[in-house]
Amino acid sequence: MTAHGADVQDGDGQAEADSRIESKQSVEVPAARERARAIPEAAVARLAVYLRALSGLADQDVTTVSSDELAAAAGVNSAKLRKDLSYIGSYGTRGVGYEVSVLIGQIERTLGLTRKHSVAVVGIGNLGHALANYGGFPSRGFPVSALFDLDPDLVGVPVGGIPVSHIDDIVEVCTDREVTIGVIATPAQGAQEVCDRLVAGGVTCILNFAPVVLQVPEDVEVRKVDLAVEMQILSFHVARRQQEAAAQSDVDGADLGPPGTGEQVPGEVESANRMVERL
Amino acid sequence: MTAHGADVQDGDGQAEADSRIESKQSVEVPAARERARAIPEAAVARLAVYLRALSGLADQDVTTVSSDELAAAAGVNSAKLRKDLSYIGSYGTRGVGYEVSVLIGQIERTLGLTRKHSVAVVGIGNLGHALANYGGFPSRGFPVSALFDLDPDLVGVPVGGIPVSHIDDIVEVCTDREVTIGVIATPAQGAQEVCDRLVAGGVTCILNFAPVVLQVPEDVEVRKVDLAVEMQILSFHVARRQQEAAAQSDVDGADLGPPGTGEQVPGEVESANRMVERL
DNA sequence: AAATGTGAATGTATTCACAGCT
DNA sequence: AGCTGTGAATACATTCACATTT
Repeated sequence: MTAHGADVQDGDGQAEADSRIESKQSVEVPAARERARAIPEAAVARLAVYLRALSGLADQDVTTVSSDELAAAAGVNSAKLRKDLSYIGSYGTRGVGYEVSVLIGQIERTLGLTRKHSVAVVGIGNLGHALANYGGFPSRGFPVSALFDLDPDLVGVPVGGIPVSHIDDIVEVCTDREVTIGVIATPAQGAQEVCDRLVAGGVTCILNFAPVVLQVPEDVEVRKVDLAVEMQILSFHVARRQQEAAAQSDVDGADLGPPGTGEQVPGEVESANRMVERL
Repeated sequence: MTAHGADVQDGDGQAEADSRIESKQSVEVPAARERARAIPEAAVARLAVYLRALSGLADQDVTTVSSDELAAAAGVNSAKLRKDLSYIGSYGTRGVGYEVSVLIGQIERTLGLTRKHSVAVVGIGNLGHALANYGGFPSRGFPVSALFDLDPDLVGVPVGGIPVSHIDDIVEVCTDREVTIGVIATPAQGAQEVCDRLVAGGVTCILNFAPVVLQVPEDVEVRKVDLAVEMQILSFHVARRQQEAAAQSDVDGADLGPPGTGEQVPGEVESANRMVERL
């Protein structure tokens, strides 16, 4: 990630909790429609990006697209794009390209977007509000169906149309509303406890904004978005660039003013870094 | 990715915009203190995670830690941790472990956290508010020194102590306040324009929450955090798990009720997915 | 005895480059 | 002629396993 990734993550990227799946041991399964496992994690992340690019094209009534065009729109190179698409099947036409609508359908199928995934957001602070009001969630496929906080003043208050429940009711409410994805937007302290309750409530996928490493059973998928980490990665790149610039001016001319780019005043030094606050 | 990346970005992860750095061509540089380049992107992301774990230990007045302990706290295995740390130097003591304060100092140095990085947030919607109020930013090293929006009703209003400026003034204000990191929290449409202005204002690192692939000069580092992508990756894992469960129950007994875990009501199908709204 | 630091081995991801289809 | 789909080649990342140091 870079991109990470910031992912985020993780990406590097972002996805740290790399749940290595056991199974596969005995029966060597009939492999009926068993291609899902074959898709590399990194490719899955990009499929989502391609999907967005394709939706944009569909909106402009583009019906056909080549790997070069789509790759440009998604910000990757075309070989990678073609390989990624090859993991989900062969839906292109040689000499022509891909039909936009077909590709959209196939990626949606692969990503499991042909069913709804109820989302619960825990921690209705600044970020929780932002998430609860996020138009992109419910617009297609990810209806926010529960909100939780521990503040009694918040409980019962509707945010983005959904009344906030108390975190003591996580298990019950999540089971009830068949929540599959939990979003943790609490401060660090509460996060593990919240996570445990979500899992107890049947949630198998968690998006974690809290700056903690969550402990979960191996059948639960966690993705982490960590602002502090993202900022620090960027900081590293600033520092690297400065070193480069310095090294470079060492090499050529040692004394002459530096040419245009890269100038940066050092600024005062300060130690210790703890970005463990709440969002 | 988680990270992530990534991944983050990519993230995995998060880190998509993987700017491959040229240079290295001619002089075979004296390599004075040129170890910065050697650190793999994935390791950089984890250093930030170790740093947080170490800060936690320091708060508990732990002075020494072994790779096993620190690895557990950071959620990675100890071999990986040791290799990551080896990229920044040898600061451990065989038979003993690492001194917490030394490691914190060295990681901070490596990540460039010994100087301040002024941050500008563009787009003061729900997310922008959350970011502007984020205690973790200014607490150490990342002072938010500028906010921007295009809404005239917002301009001049202080958010988290900083008055909002108009996006027309990005170049001027960023140059003036020596902003090094720009955070884009605008809707998709405005993002590229905003990005261009940030770059013109001397910003070399960008954290992008808008669902677009930004075009930037190669000396600008972009990390992307994409909610929609994260959700869709989780959706993929839900789908995969279901397939697994289905395949598994095919294998053993075909007709018997499934054992405890993994039950999930299919829910109705719906097509098309476009999560391009604003946060 | 305990734990680091690191070459070598393995595993994963990206890129190349071209055969094969339309 | 153009563009996909994919093996083979390369690059990158993780893990192993052990010599080395305290």
